[in-house]
Amino acid sequence: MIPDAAVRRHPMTRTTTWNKPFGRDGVVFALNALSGEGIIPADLDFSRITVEPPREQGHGHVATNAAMVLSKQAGMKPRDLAEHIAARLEADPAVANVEIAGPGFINISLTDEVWYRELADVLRAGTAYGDSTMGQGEPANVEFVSVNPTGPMHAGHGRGAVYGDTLAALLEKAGYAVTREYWINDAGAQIDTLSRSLHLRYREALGEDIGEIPEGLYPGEYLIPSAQAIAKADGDKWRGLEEADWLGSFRRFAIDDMMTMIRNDLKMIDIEFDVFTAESSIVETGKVDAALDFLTEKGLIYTGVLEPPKGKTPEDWEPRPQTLFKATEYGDDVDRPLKKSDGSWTYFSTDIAYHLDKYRRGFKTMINVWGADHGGYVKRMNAAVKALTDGEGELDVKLCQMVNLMDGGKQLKMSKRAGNFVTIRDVIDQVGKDVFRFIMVTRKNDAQLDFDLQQVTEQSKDNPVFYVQYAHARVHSVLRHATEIFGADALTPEKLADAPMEKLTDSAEMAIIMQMAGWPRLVESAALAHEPHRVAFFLYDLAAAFHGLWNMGNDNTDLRFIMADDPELTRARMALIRGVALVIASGLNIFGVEPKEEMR
RNA sequence: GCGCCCGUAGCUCAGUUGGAUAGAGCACCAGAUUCCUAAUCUGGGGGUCACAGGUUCGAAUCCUGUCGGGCGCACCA
Repeated sequence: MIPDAAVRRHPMTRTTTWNKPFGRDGVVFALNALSGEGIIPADLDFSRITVEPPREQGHGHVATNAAMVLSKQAGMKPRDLAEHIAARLEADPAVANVEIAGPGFINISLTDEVWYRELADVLRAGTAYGDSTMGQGEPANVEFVSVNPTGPMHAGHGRGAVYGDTLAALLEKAGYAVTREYWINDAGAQIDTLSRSLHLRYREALGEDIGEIPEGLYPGEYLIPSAQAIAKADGDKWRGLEEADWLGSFRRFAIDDMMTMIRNDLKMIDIEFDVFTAESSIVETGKVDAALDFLTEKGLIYTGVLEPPKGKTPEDWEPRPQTLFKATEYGDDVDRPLKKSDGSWTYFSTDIAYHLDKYRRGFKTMINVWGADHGGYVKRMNAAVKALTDGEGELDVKLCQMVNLMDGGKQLKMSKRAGNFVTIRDVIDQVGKDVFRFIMVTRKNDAQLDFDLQQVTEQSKDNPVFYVQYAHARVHSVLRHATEIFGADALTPEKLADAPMEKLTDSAEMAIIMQMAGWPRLVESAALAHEPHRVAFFLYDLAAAFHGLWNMGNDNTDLRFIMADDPELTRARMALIRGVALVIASGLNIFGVEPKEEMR
């Protein structure tokens, strides 16, 4: 890896610009030195410079494209510029070796000390390792789940729920001030249907024979407990009345009970919200009128007639004048209606008001997690946010694809109509919270996800949850074992952070330190991209590296973690694997998955 | 017909937001292994990154078009 001579040439006591192995500081420092000497111009644009681990081993620990990116600005050939930068970098005590390669890449190898120091940092930081200040405390709003309160959550909803909650946690780790928000659609016609369904169940609870549930009402049995509760509390006081006299009350009953049910479902997977915003409250406080007045003042609302969609004209299509928002001015394909034919607001209108409300509450960064079937709605919402915030607000709509629920390779058919859909509760009861949460973020949000109830509970390599948790548990098993031999005092967190890391000389050991050192970088890039699945892959890879190291001890007893006759070496190795466990725990914390210390 | 998402090894998917020779897990093939610290391990084959152009030092990644798959398409939420 790195020759010993290099280590001795740059003792750790010397100051260095490489505070973090994968930081840009060292390269920027070298560039500033060059401009100070007049070799390159002073005010170059460094923004496109990257300092990152190269894909290929043998290209050093970190590579920078600085010479290629700056060559035009500096008026030098990439390779010539690279020579200058390389010479500067070689003077950095943290740098062991510099090479110029290809069109002008600068490949840098850092001294072992840099990596040892990073491992010590991991041990001192604990699971806070990887915490970033990138977000600078900026408020970010993550709106997710937002299931209509018309029934229990089914398994598919769970994906958006976990995705949103995990993304929120990831953003928190990256330094944003995150608000988790639930939008309750309690103002639409669906709720009337729910209310009527509940009333029917109520009559049933009073002893009436209601027969089949009529078409158009919700047939699910989840309304029965609510109905019975009303019957018990109020007797038959709602029975003989006109619909107008009970509809509103039953709406409230129904929404309250459904939301309680949904909250309980979410609690099963440890999801809690900071804010619930009800559509009805937005309407009743006049925010819809206010938002649309605002758009009217900007000249973005007019009355017009839309073209029918080509190729697929609805049968009852009739051209009629509508109140429209000029969505086309902000990138949408057509202007969008704000009022229904009966004069009431469309869902889009209340959503406009809602997003203006969010923005005025201080959220420039807004993330909405929706089901993929709402994809057709994204453009208009983006257009609305742009119009409402003069381009200041940033809305990112993340669409979650379907979950393909399976059992032993066989697909489970779900039909909401037939009432036999699998609820989130059923699945959690079967596989547990941790498995559910982890698996739900093992795929990109916009890719379909297979969820096999049998496979995810297997205790084997095929099961990523097990594989990662097992690595963590295995570390703790070894630590327990080592404690029996050397005593707890020898292995305190402080002792491990001060362990003689220089005893870690095997290339596999060094490689795993470097892998851990990539964690802060990964947190930032995953947060920036709003892609928590990257965390899952990182953890899987780290676990694999650790299991690999373990297995090396099978063939070569010198590489076992516990060396009973060498307390110092053992201490260094305990530091190493403790570091692995901490990084894994740090990642699992984002997922809301418990890092187990024993698998039993 | 239009819009959005997707197309990477036989299968399921990664790919550090434009970097160097495109990776992993299953499956397949060939070896090792009944020991130890805990749920086997090591190696190998396998690719025109759907296709065709373009942008530049450099493209799986960005732009355009074609083909194929999913979702959506006035007033539902």
